[in-house]
Amino acid sequence: MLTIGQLSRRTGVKVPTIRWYEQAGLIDEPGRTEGNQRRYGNADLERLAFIRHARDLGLGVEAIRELIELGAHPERPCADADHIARTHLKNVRERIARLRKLEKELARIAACHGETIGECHVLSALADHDQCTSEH
Amino acid sequence: MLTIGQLSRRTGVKVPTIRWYEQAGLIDEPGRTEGNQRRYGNADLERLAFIRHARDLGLGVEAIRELIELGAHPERPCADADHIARTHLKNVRERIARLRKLEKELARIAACHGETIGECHVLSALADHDQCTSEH
DNA sequence: TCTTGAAGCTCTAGTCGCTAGAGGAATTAG
DNA sequence: CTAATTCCTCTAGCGACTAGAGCTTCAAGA
Repeated sequence: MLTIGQLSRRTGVKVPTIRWYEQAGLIDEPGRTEGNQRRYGNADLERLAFIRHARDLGLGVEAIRELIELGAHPERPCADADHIARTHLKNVRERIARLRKLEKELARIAACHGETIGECHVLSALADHDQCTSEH
Repeated sequence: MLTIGQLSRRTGVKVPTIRWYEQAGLIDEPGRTEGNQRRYGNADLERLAFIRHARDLGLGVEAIRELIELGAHPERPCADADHIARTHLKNVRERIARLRKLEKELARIAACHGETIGECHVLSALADHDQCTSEH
């Protein structure tokens, strides 16, 4: 049996975050001691490691909730879980594409040759979208 | 003189967001009609366009506040504004690097060949960090 | 001049995924 | 038995808006 602090250390999820996951319904309410403290078992450890990993991969809480729900029904088609992962992959790729454009624009902007703000290229570039080389 | 709705249409910033910017101190409190409605001038239009553009480029409100503050003091060294832009560029590059790793990992995970959840690769990959090919 | 409907106003609360702090109770090592 | 540490609940805050309730003002047409 693990205390919440031990669970925290083993999974790398902070204590208040574990309690937050509980109240968000991502992990089951654990048993308690006589003194009302939470005690966790191995199933909780695994569940939390799963959540942690999925969060690290950038999945939202809602997506994780669905995956947990799916995991509880092994007879459902695999395509459902696959779909969630793929949707997320698509999101990530879109975010990368957007950030690449920003990177270009910023790299162009962040190279001022003036001396004082009055002649600063950065501010005028930010003021005037027309100076941009692509849409964003 | 523009109403808040006209200003919104011209800049692409939603009406409640304009009001929020005002209360966050990013734009000055505009004049009002007798009936207490906001009326904006060209300076407001330009300021808002500046904010919109900087937000589109992903700059945070705090950074924008600093840039506005800088813009009000044309004698200050240009390096200050340049620094803000460069710092942000660094952030963007780090985010891109992180997302690239996620993309790889997700692409590997999101390719299940099972039929039902029971044999689904996606869920087990998410449960087990050791299956990952790199840190994240 | 009157009416109508769009657009304006303020205020509060909600979003997401936590994080921080207050104030107190339980546990554990020495 | 004491002292240090960990635990408990509860509330509030972050960033950058967004949504809604309930009301007032404005502008155009009849």
